[in-house]
Amino acid sequence: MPMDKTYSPEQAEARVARLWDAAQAFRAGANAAAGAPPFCIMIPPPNVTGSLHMGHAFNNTLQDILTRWHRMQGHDTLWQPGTDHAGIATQMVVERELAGEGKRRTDFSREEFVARVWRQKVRSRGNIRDQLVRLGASCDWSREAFTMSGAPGAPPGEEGNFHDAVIRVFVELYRQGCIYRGKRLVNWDPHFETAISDLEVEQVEVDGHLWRLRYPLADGATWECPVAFDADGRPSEWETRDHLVVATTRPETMLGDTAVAVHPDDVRYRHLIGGHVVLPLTGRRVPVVGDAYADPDKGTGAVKITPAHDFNDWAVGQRHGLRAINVMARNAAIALRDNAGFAAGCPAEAVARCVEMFDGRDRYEVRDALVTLARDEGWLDGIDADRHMVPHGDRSKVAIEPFLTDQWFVDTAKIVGPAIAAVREGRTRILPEAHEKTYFNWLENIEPWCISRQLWWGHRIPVWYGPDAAGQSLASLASEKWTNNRQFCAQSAGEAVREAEQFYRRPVRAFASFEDALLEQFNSADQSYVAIFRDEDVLDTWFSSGLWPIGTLGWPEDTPELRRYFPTDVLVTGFDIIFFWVARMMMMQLAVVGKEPFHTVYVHALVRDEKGKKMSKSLGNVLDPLDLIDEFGADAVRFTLASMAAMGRDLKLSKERIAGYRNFATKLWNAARFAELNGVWEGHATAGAPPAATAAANRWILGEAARARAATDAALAAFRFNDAANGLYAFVWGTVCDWYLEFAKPLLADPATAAETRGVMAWTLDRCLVLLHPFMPFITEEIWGLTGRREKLLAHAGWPAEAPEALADPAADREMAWVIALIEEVRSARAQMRVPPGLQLPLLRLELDAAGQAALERNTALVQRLARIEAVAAAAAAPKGAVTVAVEGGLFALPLEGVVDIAAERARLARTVDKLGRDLEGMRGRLANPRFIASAPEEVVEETREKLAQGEAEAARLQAALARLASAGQRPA
RNA sequence: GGGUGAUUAGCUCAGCGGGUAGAGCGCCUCGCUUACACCGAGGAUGUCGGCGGUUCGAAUCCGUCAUCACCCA
Repeated sequence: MPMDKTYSPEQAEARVARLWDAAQAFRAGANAAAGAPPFCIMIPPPNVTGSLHMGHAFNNTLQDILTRWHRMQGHDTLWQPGTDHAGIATQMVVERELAGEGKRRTDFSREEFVARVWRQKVRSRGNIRDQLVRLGASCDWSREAFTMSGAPGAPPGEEGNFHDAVIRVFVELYRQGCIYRGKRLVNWDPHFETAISDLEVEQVEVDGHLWRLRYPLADGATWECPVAFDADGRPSEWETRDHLVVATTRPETMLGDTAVAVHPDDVRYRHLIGGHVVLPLTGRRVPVVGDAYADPDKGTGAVKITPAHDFNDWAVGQRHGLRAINVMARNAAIALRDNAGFAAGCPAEAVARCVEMFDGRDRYEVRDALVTLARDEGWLDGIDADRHMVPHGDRSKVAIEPFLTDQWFVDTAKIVGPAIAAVREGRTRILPEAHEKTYFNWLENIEPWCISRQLWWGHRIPVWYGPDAAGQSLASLASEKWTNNRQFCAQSAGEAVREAEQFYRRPVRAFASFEDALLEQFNSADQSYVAIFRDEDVLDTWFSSGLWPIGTLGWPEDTPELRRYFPTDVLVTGFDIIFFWVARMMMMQLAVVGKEPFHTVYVHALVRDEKGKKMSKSLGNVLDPLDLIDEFGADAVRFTLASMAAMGRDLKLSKERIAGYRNFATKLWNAARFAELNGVWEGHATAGAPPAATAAANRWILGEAARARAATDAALAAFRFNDAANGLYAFVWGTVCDWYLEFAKPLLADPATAAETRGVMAWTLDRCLVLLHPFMPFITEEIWGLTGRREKLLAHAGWPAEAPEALADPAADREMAWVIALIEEVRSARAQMRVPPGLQLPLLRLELDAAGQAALERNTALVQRLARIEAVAAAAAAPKGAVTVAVEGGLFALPLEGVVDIAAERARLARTVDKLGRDLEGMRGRLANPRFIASAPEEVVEETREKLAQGEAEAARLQAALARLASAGQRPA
């Protein structure tokens, strides 16, 4: 089938994708040679409901390049794809959809809601996958994994055992004492009404206020407050006060205050430590404590302490044995009614008044109401504007609340050691190296990881609770249903029951929830069993994606894939999830199977817009990779990303750049077409070794191709994708198309060299296709299929490995370098002298050494064609009005009487001589310096000498030409 | 406040196991030479952020300052 005049990506890409699919070209182990080493990459699983953005396109392009490169080398390759169930994000999608129908999650049972999320999951599954297919990602789609596969309620088609793996790891870590449940402050998202980990919190700077509140001293005490100071900073004037002024950004939390803190060294306040204040409104009597957390320079230097609603205050509370009073509900409304903790220690009428005014109202409403009240009652000291950081949920975008609840934690300190050691000792390396510091810094200061989430969508925590003793009634546990109970952690309800029966020595029944258990006890006469009920929380999504490497390979089953591909090789990921994911995978894999999950982590940078701004929906500067693929073709998008992937540097993406690489694809297409038009592909079959060649140009290009392969391999081995891409661009366009194909034109016209040139050209273009394939898989596969006889897909074609020296011919290299230089000199002279492009000129050889003679003789046809020379002739001297052309070892002239402007030629020569002169000056200076000769390496000195000699010879020839020109006198142009 | 990285041609960036600068785009001139105008040929453009230091020699190594990013408080 002849090649079309133009390449159309949309048709070719679809055709090629079908070809790969039909051949199952990307199955694990496809194209593996016998005994080949394995190569495995785990895709960073995108959110199942998400869609492909530029970051994904970049990330997956790099993974695909590595994967295809290894697969072509015959390695046993697996690129494992899949998606993540993304707890909060996915639940949010479904809740939003429900809201559209005027419904809420709580209108459904948990099972109904989860079933609905599964339907959503099944609907969106193909989305990301199709997009990755469009990008050309050569994942083994038959192995597509999901972090919730096999979970209870999973519909047909969602089988798998990822759920088993997650539960099993929880149980094991629980038994090892690495997972515990505890009441402590967590970051609480009042929108989703769930705890989130500190990594899911974003600090946002907001304009707020610092409210100053007056807290009266207890027992009618007064103190002398300094109000003026002398030059030495000593107080000079005092004022008698009966209160302390505290400054706060969140006045509503005063309902839960249990102390006021001042700095122990603060002269203004330190004598008050040990005293008490009586809180306005609640009437609670709380101590004044001395704690270095109080910053004398911030606010008034006295700070209210609310241990249940602030992380720093919690720490102060721990140090001073303060109570923590929770005054909020899960939705961040103030909750005072029936709040025993709140009521304790407050006069009954104050409690009643607070309940009346604030209970059930939103935190911000209460803040306003409270400030108004403080003003009216005279205990508002003042208001200052204050810009400060407020934590926000990264999904909900609402201000998070530190909130006192029972949550599950991984005691990360217990499992972090091996993860640090693995990188420290080089078993896993992180590229670029700078990120190792980030990794260490985080792991060495690691905090417990809160892994429970109050969501419905996710892996439910495999813990059942029961009474402390068999006789205890369920109802008596009601208020404490989540705490202080006996825990049974097991792989399944059945196992939990067996464990519980051993403990209670009575029959046990397991229930899905406390309410279910209670209901059953009310409704049934049978009271002979002990009821246990399951924890209702689910696990943080990252807990399950932390098991991605082993989970996708079938663990805990001992599968052949697990044995073959684990530990995996490379992880390619963005720097933004080093903590979220990379560090946790390291910790978890090491804790569970005792091995590092990968030996290399390649961390890539961010794709930004052309002005360097982060792409974001709100800024409207998002480039959709699918749009770009539609416009320029997947190959152009991929090549652009690869060529810009310099390590550790963000890339600014612009359409012009992509268009440039689209042009590159077109160039490749046209080169193949040129070959076709010249019969190059007739009878061609894929060959490993190049055909024998005699012509210097043919011998030269074989060496160039071998060097290009070596350079590509070296760059990819070092993860220098940009070097690999740019090197291939230069080779294919700059060397093959610009020079070799042009040289080939006269060679093809000569019966003596036509046949070998066809062979060499076919081999060379094959080589281009092979080397470019990991970067531009579609167009290369398409051309491959249209040319020659192919036994294998290009995706499975052998990746060459010969040493460049095996194919390179140094003599041919020197000869062609000389020929190219001559052609460039002639072209430059012609263009600068404004010789009409179509005009054929004779080239006069004035002087030429033996090497030059030989080179010229063998390549006359090439020089003639490319430099537009009608004939080469020897001449003793340049005729009048000739332009001089100097090359290594020789001097030529272009007779241009009547065409050339002598003054212009003199100026041109003078410019050249000038520039050369400056270079020579530098070299002479260095060689004249005895310390240079003494200290510099010998090769450098020798090289400088050679360059100087060569340059001086050329300068001399040019000087002579210049002199001749001067003596020739002025001739009108 | 702590940390990390950046500052090279008009723009975007390579080059950083030291030997006096490169690419792409853009710009200027010319050209429909039978692969390609998504092209070809030629050309212009840089005290490599400032100041010190090490060295025979620094864009490259070490200080320091400035500006800009990002991360963690």
